[in-house]
Amino acid sequence: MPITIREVAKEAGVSIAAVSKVLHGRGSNVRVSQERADHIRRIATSLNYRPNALARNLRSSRTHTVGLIFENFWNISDGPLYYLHLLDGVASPLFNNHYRLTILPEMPQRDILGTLGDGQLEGVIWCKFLEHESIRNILNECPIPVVAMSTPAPHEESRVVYVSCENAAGIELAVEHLWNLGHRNIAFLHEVQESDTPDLVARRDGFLQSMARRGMVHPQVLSWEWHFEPFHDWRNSKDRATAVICWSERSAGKLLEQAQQANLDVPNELSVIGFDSTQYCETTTPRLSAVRQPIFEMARHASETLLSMIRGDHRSPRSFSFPCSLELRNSTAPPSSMSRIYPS
Amino acid sequence: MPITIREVAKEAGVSIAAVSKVLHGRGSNVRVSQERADHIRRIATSLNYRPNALARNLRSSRTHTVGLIFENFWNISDGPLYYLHLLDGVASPLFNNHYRLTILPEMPQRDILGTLGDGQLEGVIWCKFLEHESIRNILNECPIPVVAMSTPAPHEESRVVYVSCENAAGIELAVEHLWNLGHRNIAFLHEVQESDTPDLVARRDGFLQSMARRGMVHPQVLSWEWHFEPFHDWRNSKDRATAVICWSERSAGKLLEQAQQANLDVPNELSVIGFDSTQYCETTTPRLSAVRQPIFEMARHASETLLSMIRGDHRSPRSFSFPCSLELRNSTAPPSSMSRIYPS
DNA sequence: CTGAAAGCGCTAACAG
DNA sequence: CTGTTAGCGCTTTCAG
Repeated sequence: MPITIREVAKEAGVSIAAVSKVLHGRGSNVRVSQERADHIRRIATSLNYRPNALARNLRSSRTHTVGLIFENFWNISDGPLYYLHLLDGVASPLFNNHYRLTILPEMPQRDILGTLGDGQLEGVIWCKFLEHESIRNILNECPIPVVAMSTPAPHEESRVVYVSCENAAGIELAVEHLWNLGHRNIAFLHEVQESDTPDLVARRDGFLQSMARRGMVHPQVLSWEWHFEPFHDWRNSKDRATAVICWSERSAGKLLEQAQQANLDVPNELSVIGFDSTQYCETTTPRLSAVRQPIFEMARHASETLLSMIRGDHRSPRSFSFPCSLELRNSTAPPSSMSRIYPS
Repeated sequence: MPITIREVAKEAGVSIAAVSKVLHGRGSNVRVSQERADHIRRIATSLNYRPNALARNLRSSRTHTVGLIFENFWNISDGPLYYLHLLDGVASPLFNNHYRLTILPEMPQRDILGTLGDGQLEGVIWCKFLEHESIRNILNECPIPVVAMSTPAPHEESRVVYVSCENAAGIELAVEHLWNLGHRNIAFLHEVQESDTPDLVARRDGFLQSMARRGMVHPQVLSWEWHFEPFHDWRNSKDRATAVICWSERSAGKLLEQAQQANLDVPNELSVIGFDSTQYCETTTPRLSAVRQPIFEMARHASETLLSMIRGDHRSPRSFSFPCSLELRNSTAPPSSMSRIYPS
């Protein structure tokens, strides 16, 4: 039904090569006179000719499209602001370079190489992917470049580039701050469901190390399922921590809510620190102090790196880890005398 | 470099037709014996064969991809939650039907039909597009179905389907509420920059009608540019409105901020109502009362409609307008006696 | 049951 | 300068 290059050629009385050259040609050996070129263009517009990208894609094996994989895309409005900054950061270099961004409908579990290598995507940004050796091996075979966001780089060599933040150093800032305030019994909190999330693992490990460095060998690690309302029992426990570092903003927010409901005064009776430090932290009561990771910049870097890999730039891009900072708001304070009754 | 169907055929000692049939064939007249089929499959996997989607797309003229167009995608983290619910709502039916979602890098201004009709997209959801006759005419020629979100349907027949909300009725709810509280001098507020946004236009018109119906013929319409800090002068004006209906949540939030800074008590000295009523309204001080439009449901409906159009379902889908409701929080109250000193 | 062959629309050698 | 031609990888008639 739609007009093809061939019909334009026939109508204009020239060869299809000439039409191709005039309409999309990136010039090399084919040459067309000005006159003919104009004529062809005229015919093309009069015929309402529109180039078919599908044919071009096949021919050139290029699509100018990059894929983005992350779980729960269908639920971002409930999720942390993390995803928004991620989207913004990823999109911006892409759009500037006239690339499209495609959101994949599902985590390709069964046939990763099949979906990533079917030619439709020139590269992929994969968020928080679970670092198993198996999947790493698979991705090493991947015909298109992939960059992993928010997954700490493994020690092994790998063709995938990792963009993450200095989780451990970020947590250290939080621990240091609390420690200097006088806290000794500091806990780390995360949801059970998230146990495998790469960032979480790195943060928990960082926490344990920071505490160990200060001589605290078995600090509390709270692995909660909000559903079971673990807060109440914890609150009444004898050796309750005086400060909690939460693996994410949302966990921290949840903790704040529970504390408020239970009339536990934050920050005076309990200090809380979150992770990410987006606008969300301004909306909690009290405003939430948090470790900040520069999500937007990370995402942009990931995206730019991917683009350069697609271009096949010589200098092979290396994985990169962004530094974090601590942004203090109103959720931390020295431990109260109440809490000091039960020192760790 | 990658293995093609042809190489599999050669290696297996069969025709490419047989391979095609076995590996992707949707069965019709080509028939392959069980034995041969197994053999082919074995060879294919051993050769690491991966079908090329580009060739398939060209052949079948299908991509299972839907496009989404909206301005400022690169800035959603700053934008209203509207966009999040939109993304969620649009994505969910798509993903359930194994469609991909592609975000277009830019508003196709120059060559709309060219970008929409190049075969890569099977359909498009276009958000808040400016309703000009010219663009409507163009879209009527569009080879793929398009549904417009958050743009009120025009009176003229059109091939594009419109999904919007009952803006005027929503505003009427707000006016009615304020009126019943005793407000007579009610203003409508929007940013100058947004003057052309379809939803805004509809809401402003609705406001004017609602007020006219109550005998108020020239209510204040505040067209502000925050940059110029119009709040201060307005606040001190003699005939200042006692209540403001804002075209969006964000405008309302901004107004709330300014009021707080200026020690103007909301709701006692000024009532404020926003539009959308997302989680954002819970985070303002005071919590913002707002007209709610069911964005997620609207987006889902838009997406489902688009899918059915792509399928070519017979019953031609009609434009649809969702009802709004009023969600009261803490930003409205009867006009204060102070304000009554200067009645309208 | 099986394979040969004709394209989908476009690009790029290559020969004139 | 210009046109002919051979595909990109896959699907699908159609004849055996």
